[in-house]
Amino acid sequence: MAASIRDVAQLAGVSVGTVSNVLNRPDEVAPDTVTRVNSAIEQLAYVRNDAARRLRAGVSRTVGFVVLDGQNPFFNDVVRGAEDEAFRHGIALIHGNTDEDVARERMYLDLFEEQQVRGVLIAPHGDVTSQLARLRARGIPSVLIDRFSGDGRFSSVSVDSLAGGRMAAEHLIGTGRRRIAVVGGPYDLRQMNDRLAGARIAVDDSDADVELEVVATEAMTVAEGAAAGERILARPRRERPDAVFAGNDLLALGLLQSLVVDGRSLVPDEIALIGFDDIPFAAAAAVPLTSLRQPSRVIGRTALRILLEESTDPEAIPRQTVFQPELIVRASA
Amino acid sequence: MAASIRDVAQLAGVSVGTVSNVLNRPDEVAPDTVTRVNSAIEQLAYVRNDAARRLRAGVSRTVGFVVLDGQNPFFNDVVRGAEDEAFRHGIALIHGNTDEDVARERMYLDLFEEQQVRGVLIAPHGDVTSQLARLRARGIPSVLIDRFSGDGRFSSVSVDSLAGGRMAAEHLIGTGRRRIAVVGGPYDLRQMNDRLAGARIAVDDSDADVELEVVATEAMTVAEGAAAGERILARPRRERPDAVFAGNDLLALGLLQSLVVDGRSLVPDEIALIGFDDIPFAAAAAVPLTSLRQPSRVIGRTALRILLEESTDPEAIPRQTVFQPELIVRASA
DNA sequence: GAACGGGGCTGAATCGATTCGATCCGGTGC
DNA sequence: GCACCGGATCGAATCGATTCAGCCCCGTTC
Repeated sequence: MAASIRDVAQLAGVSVGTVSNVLNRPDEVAPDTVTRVNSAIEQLAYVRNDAARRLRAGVSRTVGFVVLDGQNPFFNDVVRGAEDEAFRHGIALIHGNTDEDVARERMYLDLFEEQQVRGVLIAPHGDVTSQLARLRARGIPSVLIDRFSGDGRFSSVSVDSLAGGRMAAEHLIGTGRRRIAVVGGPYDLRQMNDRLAGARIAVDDSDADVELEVVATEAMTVAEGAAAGERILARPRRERPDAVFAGNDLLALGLLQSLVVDGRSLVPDEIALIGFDDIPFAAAAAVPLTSLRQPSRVIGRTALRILLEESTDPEAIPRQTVFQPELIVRASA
Repeated sequence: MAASIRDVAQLAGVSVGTVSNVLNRPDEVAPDTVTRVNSAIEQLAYVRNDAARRLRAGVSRTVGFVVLDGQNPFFNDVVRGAEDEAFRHGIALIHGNTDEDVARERMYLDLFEEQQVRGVLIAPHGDVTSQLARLRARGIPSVLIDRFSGDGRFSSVSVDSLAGGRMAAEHLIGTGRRRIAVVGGPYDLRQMNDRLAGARIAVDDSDADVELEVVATEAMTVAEGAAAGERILARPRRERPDAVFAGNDLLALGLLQSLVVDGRSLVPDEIALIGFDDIPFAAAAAVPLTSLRQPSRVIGRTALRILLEESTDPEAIPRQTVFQPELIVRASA
């Protein structure tokens, strides 16, 4: 059986309370006692039992992170950012993919509640405010990622999608494009909706005579992007847009893949293409992709920091943090 | 404060022992008592305290997963497979990225030990056998992913890289290629070494007169792949290989991106290109990538299953599970 | 009707770390 | 010489769930 704090105390010839103090407040213990205890710890290969610690002290060293789309490299990067920051605080991430499944999302939140995680980061799909409120009542704060809470009851970290949509469209218009297609969907995804709205604003604000059309997809995946590309390609040439704003880079990569005629890509000459997220593969695409970069790691890191603050200070006032996307111009537009 | 089992017992008019029985062995409790207790649980919104449970019963509901390269979609898929399986057992994954940093790897293992995870899945970088042995001494089993333990002391799940390397080279030779470059590295990565060795075997076994050269990279990334491509392109045309076997798909995507002259891809006509892993982006590349598919989700799922078995039966004999890769032929070779 | 069996339930002991009031002790001040 | 102080240490109480020996009660058996 593994050594417990009692064994350490016995070997070091002190009380368990003192061992605990060495572990948690070494500066309140006489230096040579510290040394003695530490060498006992070493000898016995003692490792703190986190369950007991948590039971008594109520502090947890895990944070839960629920992500809805594990396939998207963007979320991956957000997770990485959060994980790096967590690691610096000696905290581990419990990681849950929901695959956009609301039931699964709920089950993960239940699991986190049992585990008494320190807090929850969540990119929610369904409406989870009631569950989050319940967690908060138990002292478990949460931070929304890439989403707002309707009523501002929870902190959030996200990127200004409206601005991003506008920047994308402005760039396309500024480089002479006049028939813009926005590809994405479903539009009950808030982010997508905002990106479209932003593009609309840019078009409306422009002096030029710009048309904007919407090509709806059922999901934000490479396959859906390719399918949308096929549909565009099927049109007579003059009816095709001269620019496409894809709702995210996965869509854009799919589009890029399909917008090829006789082995030649239509991008960027006949059709400019711009994506969103700037995932690592965007730069590595056949035609390097112009995209709106989200500071994904920073988002994750920031969310985790806010979460830790709130878990320390339960009175903290929820705040909405919004980052600006950055236009990364490459070959595709 | 959140309700405890004592509160539930009081409200239901039974003892705490009975509540615990309802929770853990409902069939040993009279049906109407079960109902009464359950409604008390409902009323109080009682949630089990996992820390207390674990302290007393010693059972854990988390599994640790240490991955060395979170950027590679392949590992992502492995994680997903493991996570799906874990979820079915009501277990959550604690997820640690080491970024090929040995110190970080060690720290995660320490953290897992404190948390008394049920077991550890690990795609190790450094030599961790001593730490894993120590965990095992504490009753925490581990399963290696994509690696063997030198002495067969731990179970492992991996793909036959040697066979994969051979299949890749055989395919290239079979389609008439005679000057094959293997791109990858560093070669102290066991997997990469095996893939190269497999390719060598295929070349040696071939009746045709085939040359094989090694183009070394410092890492298995898109950027390194692109750099290797530049180097190949810099050669006079007749000295270029007519086929490239990339150590993984990230390298292959980088190569694909750089092997372009005058806006025309050399792939597949002048240079056939084959990758390894068959990540989701492989099919979506400019020239859809021929690759050796690893059953990544199955790997993750299998590893988790073995881990759970071993955590249940400490006497279980370690076993090495090896999957065969599958050649997926697309346009690039 | 006494002995027996067993289902259903009780409640105290337990897991291991933390916490905090109590205790000890050497030094200081008067 | 005595009271007092404060740093260092002690050790009992505690967190909440699980476990198990033991009790109660009712039906069965002979």
